[in-house]
Amino acid sequence: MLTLKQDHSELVVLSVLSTGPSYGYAISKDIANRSDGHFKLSPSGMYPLLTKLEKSGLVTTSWEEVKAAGADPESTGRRRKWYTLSPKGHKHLSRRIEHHRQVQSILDGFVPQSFPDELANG
Amino acid sequence: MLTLKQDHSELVVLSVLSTGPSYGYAISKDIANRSDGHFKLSPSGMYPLLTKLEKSGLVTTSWEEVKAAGADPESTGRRRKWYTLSPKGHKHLSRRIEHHRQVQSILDGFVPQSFPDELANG
DNA sequence: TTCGTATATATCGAAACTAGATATATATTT
DNA sequence: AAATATATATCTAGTTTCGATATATACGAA
Repeated sequence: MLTLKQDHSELVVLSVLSTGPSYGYAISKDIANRSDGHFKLSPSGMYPLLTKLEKSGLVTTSWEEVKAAGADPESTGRRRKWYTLSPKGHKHLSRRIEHHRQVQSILDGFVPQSFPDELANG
Repeated sequence: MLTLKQDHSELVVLSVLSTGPSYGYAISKDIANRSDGHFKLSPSGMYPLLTKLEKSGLVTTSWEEVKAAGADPESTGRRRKWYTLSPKGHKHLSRRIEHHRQVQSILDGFVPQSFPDELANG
């Protein structure tokens, strides 16, 4: 299991939202599924991040009442908070991707391409 | 200027040390130069990191007294602390590179390859 | 000879981040 | 009826971050 740092979490969440609106639980499942279980974003990582994105205007939100088919009409039902990437968020993601690629590229200049571990044994 | 996160700092510092022993100041200059000034690792990032690497046995250290040519023989001279990648550090770096590549690869599955910012304008 | 810059290592502290645990509540499946 | 899945959210202790600060020597230029 590869735990995501916040920087990467934000990049991944924004990327997921760039394909369409979603909500916390679905995003976390999406991340787990699309990474074959390698990436995980727990509730304590997800919700503060989504709140931060909302506060900074990168996403807009709306509540959906998810009522079961045979549910008591008086019941509150389950609430689902949808997150939609705003135009500002779109631009932000664009810059973030560019930044990400640049870091990657420079990093590749330092990390040895081939690194024989065998040298260390003996 | 792209500030390095600790995770990346460690990867870069270990990578630099994999080409031969060095010391704090030289490593920080190396990082700045080899990244065309894009990466920077400040003293407050560098020394705690090096101390951590030393404590965990990934590097070994030795002090060098750098005395000036015409310096007072009684003077302490400038001290330089050399860091050498240990066999354990070599193995650690090897695993870290592998991990880095894996994260990169999974991340690429989320981040849109092409992301036209123009869509956001209008 | 003195002044500014470069070399060199190191800590401090406030703020931000991390991650497991916990809390709450509804829906579905067995 | 119980277990599991869906769904959002906070708490808290520990860790990380990063600019600012501290200390001292060496070198080059004026």
